[in-house]
Formats: sequence, C-alpha cells, structure tokens
Amino acid sequence: MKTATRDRILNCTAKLATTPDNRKLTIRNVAEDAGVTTQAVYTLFGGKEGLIAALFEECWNTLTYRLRDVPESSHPLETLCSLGRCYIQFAKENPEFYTLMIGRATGSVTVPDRELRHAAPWSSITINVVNKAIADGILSGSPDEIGRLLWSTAHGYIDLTIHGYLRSDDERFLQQATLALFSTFAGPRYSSEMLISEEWFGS
Amino acid sequence: MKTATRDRILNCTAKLATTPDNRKLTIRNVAEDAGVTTQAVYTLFGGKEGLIAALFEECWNTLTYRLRDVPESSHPLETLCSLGRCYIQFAKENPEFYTLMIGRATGSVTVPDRELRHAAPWSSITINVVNKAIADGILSGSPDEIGRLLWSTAHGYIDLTIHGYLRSDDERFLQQATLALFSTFAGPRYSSEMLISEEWFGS
DNA sequence: AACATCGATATAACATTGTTATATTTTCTA
DNA sequence: TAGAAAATATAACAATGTTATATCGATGTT
Repeated sequence: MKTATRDRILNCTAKLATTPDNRKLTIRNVAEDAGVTTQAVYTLFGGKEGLIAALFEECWNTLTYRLRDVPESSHPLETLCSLGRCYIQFAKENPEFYTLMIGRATGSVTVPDRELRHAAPWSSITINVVNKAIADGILSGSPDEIGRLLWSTAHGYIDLTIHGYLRSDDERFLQQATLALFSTFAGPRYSSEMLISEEWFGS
Repeated sequence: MKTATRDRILNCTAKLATTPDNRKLTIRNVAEDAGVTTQAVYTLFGGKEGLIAALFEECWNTLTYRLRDVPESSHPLETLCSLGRCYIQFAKENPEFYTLMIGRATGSVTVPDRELRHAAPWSSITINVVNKAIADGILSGSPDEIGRLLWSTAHGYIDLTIHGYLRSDDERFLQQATLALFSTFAGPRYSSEMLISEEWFGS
C-alpha cells in the first residue's frame, strides 16, 4: 500500500471537506487535486464511504493527539478545564470536521458504526481525570456519568453555535455550566479550591 | 398553488426522510410515492433544496405546536421541566427530523440561513418561562443566558445519544444537569421549592 | 361563449457523480 | 529473475438533480 499517495488523497479530501460548498467534495475533485485518477480512491479506500471513514478516523486521532499534549495540572478540575478548552478550540477551528466526527455523516455518506471506536481515546482521557478528581475527594459520583455530562454540555454549546443557533462570542456562559456541574458533584474536599477556578477558563 | 398535492409530496418526503437509508430520499422516489412526476417538485418547491427547506419548516412548526400544548404549571421550574421533556421526546421519536432541524442538512442539501427563523418560537417559549421564574425570584440572571444554557445542555445530551456516543437509557443524568443549572442561577425564593422537583421529570 | 393567460403536468434529455469492468503497468515477493 | 499481487488508466454504466419543451387545465375577460 502506497501510503504517500494515500496521505495525499486524504489531505485533499480534508481540504475539500472544509470548503464552504460541501458539494465540491466529489471523488473526481479529490482525485484531480491529488493528481491521480478516481480509481486510486477505490484501490486505496474502497470507495467514498471508506474515504470519509478514513477522514473521520484522522480527525479523531488529531483531536486525541492534541488532548494528550494538554499539560496535566496538579488540580484535576484545572486539567478538566484545560481539556475542555482544547476540545472546544478544535471544534470551533474545524467545524466541518467536528460535524463529521459527531454527526458521522457528510453529504450522502454515513460513517459506519464500527468507526465509533476512534472516539474512545477522548472519552478515556476525560474519565481518567475525573477518576483522579474522585480519588482526591474533589468530586464524587459516577465517573462515567460525570464525564458524559461534561461532554454533552460542551457539545451542546458547540453544536448550536456551529449551526447558527447561538452566538459564538460568549464562551463564558459555558464556564457557568461547567462550574454548576462541578459543584453538583462536589466531593468532601471540593469547596475551597474553586476560588481560583476562574483563571482556568482563560485561553 | 395546489396545496393538496403539495402536502402529499411533503408527507412522502417526511416518510422517506425517516427511512434508515437516507439515500432513498430522492426526488424521483418522492414523486413516485406521491403519484406525481418529478416536475411537480420543481413547480411547487423550486427543487430539492426548497423541498428540504419546507420539511425543515414543518418540523419546527410541529415541535412548536407541541410545546404550546404543554400545560403551564404554577411553578415556572416545573413548566421548564415539562417543556424540556416535550422537546426531548420529540427529538428521540424523530431523530432524523431533529438532526435536520439542528444540523440544517440532509444528504447533500443544506437548508439556507433564512430558514433559521422557524426555530425562533421554541426559543421564545422557553425564555418567556425563564422570565417568569426570574420575576418570581426563583431564578436570577440573564434570561437569554439561562435559556440558552438549558437548551444546549438538552441538545448535547440528545445529539450524542442519537449518534451513538451515549446510551439512551438513562435520562436521569440530564435531570442532574438541569438541577445543577437551576441551583447555579437560583434566586432569593429558590431553595425550598426544589424538594418536590424530582417528580417533575417523570413522564 | 370564445379566448387569452398563467400555472401545473408529462415527456424527454442533459450534466454530474459514484461505481464497476477491463486491460495495462508497476511493485513486491519467493 | 519470474510470478503474483497491487496500483493505474481508460472507458462505460446507473442513479440523481435539473432543465427544456410542449401540452393540459383552470380562471378571468370581453
């Protein structure tokens, strides 16, 4: 398998996927931009569905790499805020990618269920930190539940913003939702440390 | 304009839009199911984009009608919970419609920005109740901000569930997020009344 | 009542797109 | 090096959104 042309095709796919007019994302356009014929897409990706699935995987991998680079603070809640900021920044910088990652569809192509596994690292990164917060007595409750609540809160804000239902200027109100969740799941050693939390949300 | 055939075409479009395989939503299939030729779609809707935009509008109108039917409780927070339950029920019963309403796209068709106005009634219904809660001293803060936070929290949960990232069985954890927001924006007359709030989330 | 006009309809064709078939070339392996 | 497997080039096919053109039908006017 020639990974060079494979990468080139994938890059051109990503470029066309971020075009304002998503109808430009055709196999012929991808092939032309990559300097190959349409057949290459079939031998290397198995068709358009495989091509989009490969893009889907690469998007989740890119996000995962970025999250792994987020420095871990000594305070788990600060780490959670940093991860959230990284997640939101990625989503807002790459709205088409993010829509593909969550909606699992672009144009008339749907990403198969089995590709969902590429989103697992993101979940585990978050839940690991939540576990740490629980172990420290800062939070208490089901780590799975807390992690999912944080995720769905962030996603709801991002998705409504991307699609024009919320103004994108005020991210501050998402901080309030996060703090509300933190205090709802507060553990015995929670309260005092939240005084400095405001700066965790800065860029 | 013949509204009879127009409605028939729109109904067939809705039927095909809720098909597991969204690639079945073609003008030829719609026309065949409605017993007309493809030309009818062009004279009555202006093409596929107009057809999808009409479906988009009808979806938001249907949700708005349902929300208007939600009985108003004497307690604004109970009314908010009822509205939220109605919203979530509609979204889960009609995931394809809901995805169209928020994502504003199906297949390779994108709903134009101007159609966003059809979502306005939903927002105003919610914000009116939030305003009432603020007037009663039960909540305090910006009604716009509170309303959007409640919306984005519900949407995040719904959207991740629809796309397979969250299990759909536990709605209870969304209640926790809602209560967390309520208590974060609590007004002077808030605390005592929350004791009965658990039952507000029942079906 | 005859006629004109405008919207709706039927038929057919066109351009684009995903896909497949087939033959040829390149690349890898034993 | 020789054979096999993978990749490529060329061409064609099927489905789909769209448009062109002519016909039909209702409606209002004289």
